Amino acid sequence: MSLILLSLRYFEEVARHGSLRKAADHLHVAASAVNRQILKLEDELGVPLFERMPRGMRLSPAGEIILYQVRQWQRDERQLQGYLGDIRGAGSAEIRIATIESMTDRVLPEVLQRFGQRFPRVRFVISTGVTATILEQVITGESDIGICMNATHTRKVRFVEKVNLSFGAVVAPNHPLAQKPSLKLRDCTPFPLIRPDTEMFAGSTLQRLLNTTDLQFSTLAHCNRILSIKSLARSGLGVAFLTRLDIAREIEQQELAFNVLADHRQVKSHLALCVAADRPLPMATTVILEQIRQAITAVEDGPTN
Amino acid sequence: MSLILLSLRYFEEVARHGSLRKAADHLHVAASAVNRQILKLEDELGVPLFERMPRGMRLSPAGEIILYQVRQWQRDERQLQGYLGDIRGAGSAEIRIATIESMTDRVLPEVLQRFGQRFPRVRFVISTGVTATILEQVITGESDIGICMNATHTRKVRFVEKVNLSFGAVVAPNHPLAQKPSLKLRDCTPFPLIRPDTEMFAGSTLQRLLNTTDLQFSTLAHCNRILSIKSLARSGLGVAFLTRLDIAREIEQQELAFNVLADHRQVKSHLALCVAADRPLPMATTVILEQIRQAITAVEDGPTN
DNA sequence: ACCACTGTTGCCAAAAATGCTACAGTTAAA
DNA sequence: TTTAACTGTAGCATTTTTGGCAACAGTGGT
Repeated sequence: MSLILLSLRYFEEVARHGSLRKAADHLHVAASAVNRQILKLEDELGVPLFERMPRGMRLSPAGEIILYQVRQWQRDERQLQGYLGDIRGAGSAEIRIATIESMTDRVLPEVLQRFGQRFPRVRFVISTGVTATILEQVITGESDIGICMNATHTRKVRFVEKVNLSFGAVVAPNHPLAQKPSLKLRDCTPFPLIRPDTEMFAGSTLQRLLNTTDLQFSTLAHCNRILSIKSLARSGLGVAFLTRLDIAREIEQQELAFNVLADHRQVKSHLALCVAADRPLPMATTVILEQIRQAITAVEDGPTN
Repeated sequence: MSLILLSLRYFEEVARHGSLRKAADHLHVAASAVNRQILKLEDELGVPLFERMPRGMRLSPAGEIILYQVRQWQRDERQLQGYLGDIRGAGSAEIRIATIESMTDRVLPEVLQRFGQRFPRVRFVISTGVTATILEQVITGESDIGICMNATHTRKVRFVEKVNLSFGAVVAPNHPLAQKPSLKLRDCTPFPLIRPDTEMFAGSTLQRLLNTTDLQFSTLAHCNRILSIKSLARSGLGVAFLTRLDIAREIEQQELAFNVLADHRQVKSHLALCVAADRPLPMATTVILEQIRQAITAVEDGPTN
C-alpha cells in the first residue's frame, strides 16, 4: 500500500540503480513494465527524465529535480504512516535510526530487543554513518532519530540529550596499562598508538589534544573502522583511545580493558541524541527515544555488575 | 496529467465539498467511482477518513492529517510543474498571486496584460484577501507571490520590495478639499469621515494617527469594502483617507480627487511585495515579480500624464 | 564473432477503474 | 404522512490500464 504514484516509485528505483532491469528486480516486476511507466511519465511531463547511456540510465537535469521531490514525498508518506499507526491504535510503525557505528554493537541492540518484546509490531531500520550524514538524514526526514558524536548545534535539529563520554586507554587485559590507577596521557607514551581516521573523531577534544600535545607518540596504525582498532588493541600490540561506548561489549566479556584518562584537561567526546526540530513525533518514536536516552546516559557508568 | 494518486485527488475534492456527488461533479466522473476510491483508500490505510453524516461526509481526525499532507503535495506538484516549464522551454507556467483588493483594480491588470502579450502560455490565478491570509498563502506555497499592506517581518517570507504609500484625502472632484494646496489633517475636520474597517487598515500609521489625534471627526460610515468607500466619496457626502493605489483608476478618469496629506508626521502605509523565503523561483515567476515591482514603485508617482 | 549487458516494442492476459442503474437511508417541505 | 430531494453504497457490464513474456536493436568488452 502506497500513497505515491506507481510510476514515481518506479522512477525512484531506476534513478537509484541507474538501470531498468536492476530496478525491476528490486521491484519484483518485469523490466518492460518499469520501462513503460518511465516512458509514460516522460511523455506526460513533456521532459526527458533520463539520458539513455549504453550502460544504463543517467538522470537528466529535470530528473534530478523530480527525484528530489519524489524522495521528499516518500519521507512525507513514511511520517504520515507513523501518525496513522497512532490513530488506529495498532501500535505499528517503522522507525528509522541513523547512528554511529559504535551504538550498533551493544547499546542499541539491547534497547531495541527490550522494546521489541513489548511492541512487536514496530519495525526498525538502522543505518550507520558519520555525524554529518546522520544530521542530514534527520533534517531531511530520511531518519527519525539520529545518534552522533560531536554534533555542532543546528536550528533544524532538536537535541534530546547530550552526554559526555570520557576517553580512556583501551588495551588487552594483561597489558601493563590495564590496572594502573589514575592513568594519564603521558603514561602511554612508551606504547605505540592505534589511531582512528580523522573523519571518525572530527571535533572531539581527544583529536585536538593529540594534535597539540608535546608528548611524543609512535603510531602503530591508522584505522577507519573501530572493529580494526579493537582487534589491534586485543592483540596487545598497542594502545588505543576510545570511549566506553565503543567497547561496551568487550568490557563486559573482559576481552579488553578500559582505563579512563585522568588528565586535568577533560578528554571527552560528546554523544548527542537528536530528532528533527519542526516535526512532531509519532507515539512509538517518542517512546523509543526515551529508552535510548536512558541507555546512553547509563553508558558512562559502565555495565551493571 | 497529475503526479498525485487518483484516490488522493478524489479525497481532496470530497473533503473540500463535503459530499461525494458534488466532488464527482467537479471531477467529471461518476459518484460511485469517487466513492469506491475513498472506500479503497480507507481500507488500505486501515483508518476511516470521513464520518458519514446524513448530509454528507465530514473529515475524521485521520482525514484531517491526510488532507493537510495531500494539499502540501499538490502545492509541491504545482511548484514542480513550474520548474519543468522552465526546462522544456515552453514558457508555460501557472503563477498564483495573493493580493489585496486594491491591486486588482488597476495596477495588477495592467501588468498582467502586458506580460500576457509577451508570454501567452503563462496562466495566472489571482486571489484576494487581507494581509494575514496573504502571508499564510505565500508561506505554505499556495500562492507564489504575495502583495499585502503593513506586513510584519517574518523569516519565512522574503520581501522583494516595500514602498511607502502616502495617505491623502479622497473626495469628489468638485469638493472644497480637492484643490487645496498643502492639505493637512485638521483641514478635514469640517467634513464627515468615511472610515474603513479596522481589519483593512490594521497596522497603518493612519489608523494609529486617527486613534490618537485630538482632532474631532464626525463619522459618516464604516465600510468593509474599498468599493463602498469610493462610492460614498464620489457622491460628495464626505472625505475618505486612502492611498493612490486604492483609487488609481478613479484618479485617471477624474472621478475622484486625491490630495496628499502634508502633515509633518508621515501618514503612510507600506505596501509589500513578497515571495516564500526558502523556495527558488521558476523563471516566469521572477520575471513577473520584477514587473510588479516596477509597477508598485511607480504608483506613488501618480499616473503617467 | 561472440557474449553480456543495455533499453524498447508487440502481443495477450490479468487487473483496475468507470458508468450506469438501483437501493437504503435521512431530511425537509407539502 | 406523504413526497421529493438529498445522501452514500453495491452489482454488473464495459473500458482502460498495467503486467508478463518473448523478441529485437544497440553497445562494450573479450
